[in-house]
Amino acid sequence: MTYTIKDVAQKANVSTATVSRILNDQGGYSEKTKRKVLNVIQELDYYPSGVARGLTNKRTDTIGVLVPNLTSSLITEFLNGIESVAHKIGSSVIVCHTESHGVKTLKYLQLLHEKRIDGLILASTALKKEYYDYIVKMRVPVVLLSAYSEFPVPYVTADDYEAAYTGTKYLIQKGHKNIGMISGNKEEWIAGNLIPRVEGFKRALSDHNIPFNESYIEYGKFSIDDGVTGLKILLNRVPDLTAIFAENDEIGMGVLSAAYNLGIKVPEKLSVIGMDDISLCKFMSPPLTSVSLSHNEMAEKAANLMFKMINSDTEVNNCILDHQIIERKSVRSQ
Amino acid sequence: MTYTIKDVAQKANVSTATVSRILNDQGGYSEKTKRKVLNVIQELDYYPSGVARGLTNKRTDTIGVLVPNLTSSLITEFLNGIESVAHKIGSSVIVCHTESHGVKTLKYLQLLHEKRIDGLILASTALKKEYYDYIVKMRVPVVLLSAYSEFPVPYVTADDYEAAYTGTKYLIQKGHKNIGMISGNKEEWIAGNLIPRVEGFKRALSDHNIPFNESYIEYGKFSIDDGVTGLKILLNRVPDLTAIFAENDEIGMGVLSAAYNLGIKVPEKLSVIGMDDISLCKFMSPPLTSVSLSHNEMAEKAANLMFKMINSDTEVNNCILDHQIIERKSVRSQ
DNA sequence: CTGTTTTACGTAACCGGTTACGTAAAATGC
DNA sequence: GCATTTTACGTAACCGGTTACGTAAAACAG
Repeated sequence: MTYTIKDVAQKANVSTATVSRILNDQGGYSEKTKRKVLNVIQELDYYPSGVARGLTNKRTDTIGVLVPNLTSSLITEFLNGIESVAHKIGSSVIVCHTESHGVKTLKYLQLLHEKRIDGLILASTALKKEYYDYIVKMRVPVVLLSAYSEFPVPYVTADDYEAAYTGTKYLIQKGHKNIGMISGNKEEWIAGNLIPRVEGFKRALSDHNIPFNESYIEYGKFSIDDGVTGLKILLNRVPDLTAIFAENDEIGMGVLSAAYNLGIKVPEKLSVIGMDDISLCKFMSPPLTSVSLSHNEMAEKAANLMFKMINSDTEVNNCILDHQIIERKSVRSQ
Repeated sequence: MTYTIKDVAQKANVSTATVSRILNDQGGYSEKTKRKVLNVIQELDYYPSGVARGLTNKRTDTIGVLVPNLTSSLITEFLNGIESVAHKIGSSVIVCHTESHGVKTLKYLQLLHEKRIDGLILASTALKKEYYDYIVKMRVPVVLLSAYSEFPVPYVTADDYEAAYTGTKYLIQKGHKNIGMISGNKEEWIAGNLIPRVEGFKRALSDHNIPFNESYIEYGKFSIDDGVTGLKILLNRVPDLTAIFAENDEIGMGVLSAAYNLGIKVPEKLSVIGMDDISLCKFMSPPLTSVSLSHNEMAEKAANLMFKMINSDTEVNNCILDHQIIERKSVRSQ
């Protein structure tokens, strides 16, 4: 039995309305009663129930974050950024680990709907139609983080196409001609079935007159493991590769790892570049060169956008952030 | 305006009580009305409010998880495990990033209290008295994950002392005599001011008649960065070290990274062993040998324990899990 | 065909807050 | 001094569910 506002009111000889007003700094009470009530609150060690408050206020000060993966550093760095701004604003965040699984995702959306969250962030998640349909039913501000969509949902992301183009071009300018790519899951990108990072890669090659062949790309998922198996398969298929463009840093880390175990020196024998520039990159051996997509900024921006929508109910602009090569030690000139 | 149970009741020509009974499978209604109500529910696309439900049921199906750090892989693996069992049970998890910060932690506890969470897990957090005091006020099941306490709070953890002993002994048996240790934050372990992992390290040395000197230990925090600065400082102080015992894998990764950049070959010139066996270890160059503390099991066990307490209100036993050396490539025989 | 038990509901109070509205007392104007 | 405005509250309805209790109808027993 914790105390309720009634207990406080009774003990202070006032009405619950007055207590409520004092709790919310709404004025309409004298200094004297305020002190009296505050004393009782302290004495009873009373804390108002957020649940009850949520019922009337229609605001739970809670947001949901859908992530495809909790073991990816990129994602947890996103989570970190989101949590940080949420906390500043006084909101809590519920993490939902969807594993990129459709049914699980929908179940989570339903759960969050029932919990009456104030807003929702989808991190690195392709917005399928069924998700979108559900979300409009929820009538809750949503923003996509590191994803974009043709549905009218605001997103903050990098220009994956451009960033991949830049990364590939960097490799080319270093003199590489035989460049393989290890990409994430094909099926993840239903929309338009063009994978931006893959397209950027291809375009950079063709713009520099480097012949391209589908066998230069290996598709896996997004994890480190996919980097290691990816490298093995790729090298098997086309042995004279001098550089690998990894679709993200986790894959890049996997490539580094596989290369080490295969006795292939990086960057002497093989150059590798990743994308995202997660914080682990600089601690790799060798430190992994990467295309930074300013994802720290991204997460905070997405969160701020969402809270802006929650608080003002205004439409909001999409946001595309810059990218930039962070040179470290995993690429050398050919 | 989303629909409420009243809308459903009205449209189906029954009372809200009946709808509620049907929603909760409580019996006391005919098949016919059940179908009728279910139809209306589907038609209106009604979802009951978890907030309202929480108010009467005094159960929010939400738990809180306090983590000191969201960028540590160990912690996110914990989070992963907890989220997984919570989801199975139908609970949501609110992440609270305390940054090991006392005031922030208390603020979070208060927030979780107001949110009326059903249970709480403190991951890798030393249970200070002030936290404990607050927690007893909350009257909510709590379990410590990868931490222990003298206060009567159930914990699930490894035996850090023993594990460190085992890890150090392993190094000794490989012929190392000049072993340095890089440890986490001294101040984190207020309780008894003995750091279990440090004590285990010292004890292993003395049991094997290896002279010990405080200068062999460097204290930092728990991050990769502390591993890199730690190694530099340590090597400066005592240059003839042949092995490093890292208090956790992140520090171990930092050591690997620093060694690489310093041109010190691991394991040829320097052996390093970490602790926790996070999933990144095996992808390092070289793959990092580590003392596994079965932390996957740990997280799930902690979560299960907490839910058991929530559901049955019974006392519950502490749990100390095994450890085991996972040999990889970062240690060689001297 | 009664009398009793069971079934299938409805009514209304309750969970713990917020708030629109009403009013007595205090403050202000003249 | 009285009329008017302002202040400081209290009352009660409401948010959206759950549930104890009551009861008419149905099922069953004999």
